[in-house]
Amino acid sequence: MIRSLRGMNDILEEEQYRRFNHFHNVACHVAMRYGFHYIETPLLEETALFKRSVGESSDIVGKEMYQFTDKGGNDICLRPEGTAGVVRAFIQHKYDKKGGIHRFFYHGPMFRYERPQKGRLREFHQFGVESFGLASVYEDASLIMMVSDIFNALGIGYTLQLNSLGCHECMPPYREKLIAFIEQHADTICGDCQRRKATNPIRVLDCKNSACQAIYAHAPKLMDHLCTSCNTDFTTLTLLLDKEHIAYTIDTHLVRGLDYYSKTAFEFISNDIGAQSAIAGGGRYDRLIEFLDGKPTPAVGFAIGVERLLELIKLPQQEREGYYFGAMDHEALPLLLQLGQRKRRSEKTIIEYSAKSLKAHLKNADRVYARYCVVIGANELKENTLWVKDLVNKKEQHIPVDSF
RNA sequence: GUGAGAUUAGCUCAGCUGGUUAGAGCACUGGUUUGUGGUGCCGGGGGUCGCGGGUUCGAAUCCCGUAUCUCACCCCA
Repeated sequence: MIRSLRGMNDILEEEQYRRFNHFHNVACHVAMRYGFHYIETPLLEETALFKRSVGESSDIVGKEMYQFTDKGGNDICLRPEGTAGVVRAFIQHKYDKKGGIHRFFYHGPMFRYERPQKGRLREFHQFGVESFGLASVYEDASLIMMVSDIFNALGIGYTLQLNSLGCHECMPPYREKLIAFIEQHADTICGDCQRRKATNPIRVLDCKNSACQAIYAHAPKLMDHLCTSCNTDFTTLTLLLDKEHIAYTIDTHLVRGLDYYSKTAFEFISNDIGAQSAIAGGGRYDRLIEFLDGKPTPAVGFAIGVERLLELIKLPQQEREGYYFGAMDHEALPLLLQLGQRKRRSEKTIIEYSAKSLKAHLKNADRVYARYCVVIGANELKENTLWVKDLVNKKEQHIPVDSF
């Protein structure tokens, strides 16, 4: 038997589809209310795009991309995240030169060659937004409110963590200080952290090793080294969220895994879905557009991990819906299909194509969770009526075929 | 890439220290004497026990390998 690839799932159960659909409806709706437009970019892009945006030091680019050479000899890969493609499209279509504000949202599959576990698949879905042209921290705040709106509408609980990663003014000096600190403790930190020191020193702060955490509690904090502009923005952000009564905790150890983030970084966490607890993450990336040869443009965005969210969504209870049509005599079948077909134009209708007993039809109607069971038997055929039973209030009646 | 646990009917699982026709519940399907479901009764179909080797007179059961799933690390949404 041929199976789907590891970490790649089919969506075929009604329940799963309803969750997916419900999430998309809510998320797209909220995004449009915030003035965002839908954008769709290809699943395949040049590998260089991700190397330059996500960053070669990241695990995503380093070891998780589905990368291959196509028949034309091009080095391409399946997108591991959504931002790079949107930024590429933004620049390619010269929106950077047009100036002004441009806001986009997208959703679709992403691909990362990882070991699957709860809330982590090789083909997974993200919903994300990207906002270009606004340097104001008000936009950062708006995006956080937007995520909050989406989660509230879905009935999902979360905690919000905030941090500032600084900008190209204040980050580099801080990084030097941190490296110096790490070197002082080089003999006591874990092997992973030894490695991180060289590749991405900020990441050590995120280490889950408790011995390391005890050491990093005394590490220099970026929050204390922010430049005036970053500091003011971060304070403003917290005030704006306070006014909206959005609770947050400041986590000075929160870092983003992708190289392009600066200043505001945030992560929405759920405690109910296992170790992969980040259900949304985002932040500002003011320098990315110029890294990809665009005209310097401030930008901020976020992405939501759809699969991680789906099991948290509380769906409204499903109610009986539509019609079930059945006949008790073979001769009634053509009429049955004709009437059922007419009903299909306005209602969900299931038609049984073989004659069965009334009991069997009621059983079928119940199984397909229909609201009404319509049956044509010998009596109905003679009187030119339909027997209709409401499966909820159990009332039944005969309706003339002409007025049905 | 690392570690742990799992894999027996469509689903959830049982199967004792290897022993002969591999079970249950649910689901499916048929019937239930004259036309009433979700909640009665009786019957039926369905499994090369993940796959490949090995040990043995004999393997679902023991050993090795491999694939997949689950959870965790790593990483990230």
